[in-house]
Amino acid sequence: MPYSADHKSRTRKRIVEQARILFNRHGFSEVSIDTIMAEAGLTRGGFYNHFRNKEDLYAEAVASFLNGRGKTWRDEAGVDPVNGGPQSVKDMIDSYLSAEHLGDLEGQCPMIALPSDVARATTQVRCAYQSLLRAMIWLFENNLGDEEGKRDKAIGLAALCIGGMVLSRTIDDEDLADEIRTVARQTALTQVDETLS
Amino acid sequence: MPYSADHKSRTRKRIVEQARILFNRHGFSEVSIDTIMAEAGLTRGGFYNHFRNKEDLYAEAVASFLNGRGKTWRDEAGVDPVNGGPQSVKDMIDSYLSAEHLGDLEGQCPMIALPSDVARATTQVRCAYQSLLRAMIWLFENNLGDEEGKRDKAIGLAALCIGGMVLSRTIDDEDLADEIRTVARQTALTQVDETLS
DNA sequence: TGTACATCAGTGAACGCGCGTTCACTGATGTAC
DNA sequence: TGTACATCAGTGAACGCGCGTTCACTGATGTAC
Repeated sequence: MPYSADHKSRTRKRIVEQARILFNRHGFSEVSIDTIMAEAGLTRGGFYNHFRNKEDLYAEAVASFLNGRGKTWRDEAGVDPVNGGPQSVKDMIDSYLSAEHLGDLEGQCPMIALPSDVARATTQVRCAYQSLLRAMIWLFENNLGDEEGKRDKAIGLAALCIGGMVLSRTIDDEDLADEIRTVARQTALTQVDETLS
Repeated sequence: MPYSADHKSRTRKRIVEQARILFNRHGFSEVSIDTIMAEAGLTRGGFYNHFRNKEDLYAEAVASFLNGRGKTWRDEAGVDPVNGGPQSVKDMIDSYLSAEHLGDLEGQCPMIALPSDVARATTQVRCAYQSLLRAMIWLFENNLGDEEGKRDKAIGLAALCIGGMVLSRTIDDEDLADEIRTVARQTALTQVDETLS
């Protein structure tokens, strides 16, 4: 067996990571396999040793967010006696709707960076996107106490947070973008507070 | 002067209309000038008699929504003694978050169909998108009575409605998509009601 | 410990294709007489 | 009223380019002896 046991899987991870960054910034069509491989320190031909085609990599790249920054959010806000509860949801909302997150075009949540891109991609890619959304809803739902209607509240919060960020990311006027992001954040935080009372 | 006075402008409108439909369904990169011109009953060469380049047409196509279905919403919900007020906002939300609107891939609001596409386009295109958003916020804001905070409520409603639709449009699971759309609609309608009391 | 070998991750030239854009030309039509 | 003409919307071949994918080859490395 040439090369160490995990050599290939490490290379593969490097490709997925660079793909996630490039797709996030430029969108699916605007990024070439050449560029991704070059960023990963490889040449184009090797791509097909790792992936069946470009769409397969796209799906993996979207899904990989859950192992990066997404994992941090999930871990910090996990449903446990120490970290769980509405306060962790509020922290997460605060972070998700922050100026830093909006400006981090390479590292931000793909739900913000790629919605209409993904909507026209393969089932595989859309399922990857869906898993991110389910994770967010799950996180909200399981930290909003026991009252009825918490799932609806979780879904409403997700739509508000992602919608606010998508709009802020898309428009050109920075002041309006900031206003939308800030209002969405404040509205979401207030809604979580209402859950408590 | 060969051809009638409005011959060229009618041709141009036909191109913009077909472009709006095709971009909405397939996204910017996936639609070729050839296809658009063919759908308009023309050949590719004539394109540059009407537009400087593909991005210019994109901006016009996005903006043109305000003269089509968007205009209907604006007219119906205009701020006047007959049609205005919270009820017209509720009608509009009901329509915006309907299954029909979600399924109408060619005719739906470009804010839902094209967010991440537009986010990476030229300033011109982003401004066109922005004008749609401003129109929606304006419509909400001016129909929510006189109380303070109505602008924030309008922005929150816009983020919720567009966010809910973008997510429903993107994911693969139809049941979850329906749940998100329905919850977003109910949440938005309730928020308008709270404005009244 | 040292060497020959087999494996397979990685290389880079090549293929076919479609795209945005240009440009010399055509021909339908309104106008001048 | 009829005809010649000028205009310019529309045509379609051509250009240059970059892309996704394929494939015969290379060479670094773990293993067998």
